[in-house]
Amino acid sequence: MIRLFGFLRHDKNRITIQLANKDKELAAATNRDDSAEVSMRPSGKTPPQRSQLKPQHIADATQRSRIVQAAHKFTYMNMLWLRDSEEVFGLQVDPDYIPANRFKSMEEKCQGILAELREEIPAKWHDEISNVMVIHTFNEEMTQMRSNGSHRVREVGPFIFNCSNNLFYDDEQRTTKFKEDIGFVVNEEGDKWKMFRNPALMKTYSALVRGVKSIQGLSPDEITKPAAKSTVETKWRVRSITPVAIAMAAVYTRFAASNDRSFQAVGSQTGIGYQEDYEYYLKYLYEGLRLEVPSVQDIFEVWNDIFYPKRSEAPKTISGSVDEDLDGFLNDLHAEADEARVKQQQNEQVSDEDHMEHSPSWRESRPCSRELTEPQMSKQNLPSNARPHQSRSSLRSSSLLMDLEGSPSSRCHRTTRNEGGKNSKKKSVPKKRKAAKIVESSEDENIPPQPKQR
DNA sequence: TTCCACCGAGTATCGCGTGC
DNA sequence: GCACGCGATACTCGGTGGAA
Repeated sequence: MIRLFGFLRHDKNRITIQLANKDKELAAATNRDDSAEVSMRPSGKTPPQRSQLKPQHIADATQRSRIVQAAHKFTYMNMLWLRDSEEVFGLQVDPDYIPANRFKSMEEKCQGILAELREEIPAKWHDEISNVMVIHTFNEEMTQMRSNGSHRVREVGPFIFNCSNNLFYDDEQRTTKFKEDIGFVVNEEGDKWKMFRNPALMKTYSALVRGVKSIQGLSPDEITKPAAKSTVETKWRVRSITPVAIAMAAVYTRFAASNDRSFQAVGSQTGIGYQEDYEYYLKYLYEGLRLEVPSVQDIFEVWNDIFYPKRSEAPKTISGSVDEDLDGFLNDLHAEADEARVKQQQNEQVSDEDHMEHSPSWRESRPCSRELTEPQMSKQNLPSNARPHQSRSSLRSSSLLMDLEGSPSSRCHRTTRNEGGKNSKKKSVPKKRKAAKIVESSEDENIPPQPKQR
C-alpha cells in the first residue's frame, strides 16, 4: 500500500513536471517564429531545426571543424573524460615535462593531457587553446562522442556479449547475468595474462571504431571483421592499438553490461566509477609499456594481431627518466619487469634464439605514446594499496570482463595457470600465448552471434 | 523549503558522405 | 541506387545551485 502511494505520488509529480514542460514548450514555440517551418512528425515531435539552437562557439568554420574533429578523436584515442578542462587548456606548457612521470602527480597528468591536446589541435591555433569558446566546443564534442559511443555499444550489446536480445535488453536479466563481470563479485586472484584479452572488449572496440556491422554476423571464433567502409578507424588512420583504446573499450563494455542508464563518470545505478577505472587502466597500461612488462606487452600484441596484424608498429613505450616508486602503485608491474629482465639475461647466456625472435618492436623505446590505444586491466591484480579509492561499497572496478572468479574467462585463466604453474613459463615466453588465449576465451565465452531481433 | 534556471547526458532521428 | 557509418540536431530527463 505504501508502495502504491509512493508510486502514485511519484506519478503525480511526473505528470506535474510533464505539464510544466509542455507549458515551457508551448512558450518556447510561441517565442519562436517557426510557423512555416515546423511540421510535426508522426510521433508528434518536431523535426530537428538544424540551423537554430546550439550556438556556434567558434566563428571560423574551418577552425571549428578542426577542433570538433580533434575532440572526437581525442575522446576515443586520448582521454575519454577530461578532468578540469579549463585548467588543462589554460596551462602553460612545461618544457621540463617528462612523459614517464605522467601519472606521478596531478600537475604531470595535466601536462600530459595538454601535450596530447596540442598534438591534436593544429599548431596555428595553439595560441587560442585557452580560448573559452575552444574549450567549450571541445568539451561539448567530447560529450557528444561519449554519448554516441554509449548508445552504440548498448545497441550491439547482444553481439558483444553473445547473448540473446531478450536477455540483454532486459535490465534485470542483464544485470543478474553480468553482475560478476561488472565488478560486484571480486576475485582477488586475477591473472594478468588474461586481462584485457576478453573478446567482449575487443568487440566493443571494434563496434566503436569500425562500426557496429564489424561485429555482426561473426562466426564463433571471429572477433571482428575488417571495416568495409570508411569508419573512424580509417579516418583517423589508426594502425595500432593504444592504451587509451583498450581502456576505453573496457569501461564501455562494463557500462554496456551494467544497468546504468547513462554513461556518466560514476554510474548512477551501479555506482561504478567509470572515469576512475578508466584512468586506472590507463595508468596500468602506460606503466606496463614503459617498464616493458611482458604481460602488458603481450596485451598489445594480442590486440594488434587481431586488429592490425600486419600494419601494426611496435607499441610505443614511454621513454624518459624513470621516477621510482610511482606511489607504490604498480608494484606488480615493477616486479614483473625485474623478473623478466633477469630471465632475459639468463636466456641470453644460453643464447636462446627463440627469445630473441620474440623481442621485437615492443621493446623499442619511443617517446610518449599518444597513438597507443588503451588496454583494459583488472585492478584486482594489483596490490590493494595500489587500487584507486573505492568509494562504492562492494563495487570494484574490476573489469571483469576479463578475469573474474566464476566467469568463463576466469575459469580458463585459472586452468591455464594451474597447468603451467603460477607465473611460470608464460611470463618468459609470451610468444605462443596469444593465439591460444583468444581461442580459449572465445570457446568459453562466445556464444554464436544472435541475429538482432529488435 | 520550494521554485526556477542552467547544465550535462542520453536518445531518437535525420541528412550527408562514402563505397559497393 | 542502396546500405552503412558518422555527425548533427532537438528533445527529455535528472542533478545542482541560487534566489525567494
